[in-house]
Amino acid sequence: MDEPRWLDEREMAAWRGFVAASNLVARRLEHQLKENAGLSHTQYEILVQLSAAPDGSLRMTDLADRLVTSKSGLTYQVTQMEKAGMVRRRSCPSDVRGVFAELTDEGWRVLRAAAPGHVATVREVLIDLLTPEQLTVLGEGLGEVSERLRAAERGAAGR
Amino acid sequence: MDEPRWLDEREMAAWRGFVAASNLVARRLEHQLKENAGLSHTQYEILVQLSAAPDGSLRMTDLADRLVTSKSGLTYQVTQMEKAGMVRRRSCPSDVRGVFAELTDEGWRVLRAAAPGHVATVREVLIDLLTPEQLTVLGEGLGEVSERLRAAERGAAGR
DNA sequence: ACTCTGTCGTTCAAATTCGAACGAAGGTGT
DNA sequence: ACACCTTCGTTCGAATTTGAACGACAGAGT
Repeated sequence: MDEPRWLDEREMAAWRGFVAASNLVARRLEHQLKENAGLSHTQYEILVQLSAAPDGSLRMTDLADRLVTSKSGLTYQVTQMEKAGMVRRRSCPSDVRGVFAELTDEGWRVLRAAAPGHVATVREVLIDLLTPEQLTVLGEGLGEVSERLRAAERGAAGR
Repeated sequence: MDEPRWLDEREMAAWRGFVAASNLVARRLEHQLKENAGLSHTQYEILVQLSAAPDGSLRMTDLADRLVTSKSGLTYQVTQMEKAGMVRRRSCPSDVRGVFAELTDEGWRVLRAAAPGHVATVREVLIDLLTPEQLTVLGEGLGEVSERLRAAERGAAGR
């Protein structure tokens, strides 16, 4: 194995900051959502993704791709949310194997109730701690990172 | 409840990028470490933190604070790593309740073996995708975020 | 000395996550 | 029609994470 290119000070600071912030922000968010809305962050993200879809429903695989989770993990969460009445399964007309997850009225209600507190926390733990310039750079940089990693996953899987 | 201040386009982009990148990077890292070194990211971080400590050992609580994990989670991981021979528990002389986790020779060996591949992946999934200017902003911004959240945790817990 | 409060690390049950394997069905080429 | 390969969502077992409760001890105040 070749000599690895170790991280210099600047790179190390960026990496440590990224990892630490990831974990800390995730933890805070998890607590706030569980506390104020009885939801996990995963469940909240499911509500958000479904609410953003044209008719409030998405195919399971499609949904699993948008969240960053495994298919089996999504099956589990959707089952939980179905029990709670936030989501309903609907079979796909054009493909017998396919399953749609669809937002129920209760799901919409829960999402509307949870959103304000969630946004406030997002501001508190990240957005309002940064300057507009920092936000711009963050959005561009990490947006690019996300797209590349998503593309890499598709490239490796879809072969 | 007051009118929430929703996120504008710039803020939303930063938030979405941050969350997506967090999850995607975490997943990649987890796979690479498991594949090439048989370690979880948590375990790797334990090795790193211990190796950075003055005498290769840290108190359990201290270690749990540096990683972002619960005390019980750390107990579990240290037990696993102790079975694997990477770490050893040592009781604290000045405090009977206290327990030190200490890196063994095997632990050092595993860390040295895993480090190059880990750094290469860190470059591949984040560092090398960003410009030096972006890295600077990321380090400063997320470093500040981390410090604030750590301070908030201590403030809430240590009251 | 003695009580009171907080801290230390562990144990426990519950929840969540993942990957591999699975049955079923789609889609393609022959 | 027929194999062949892929995709779909689920099921299963194993691993991990968490918070609450616990027993043991430290430290401060009286």
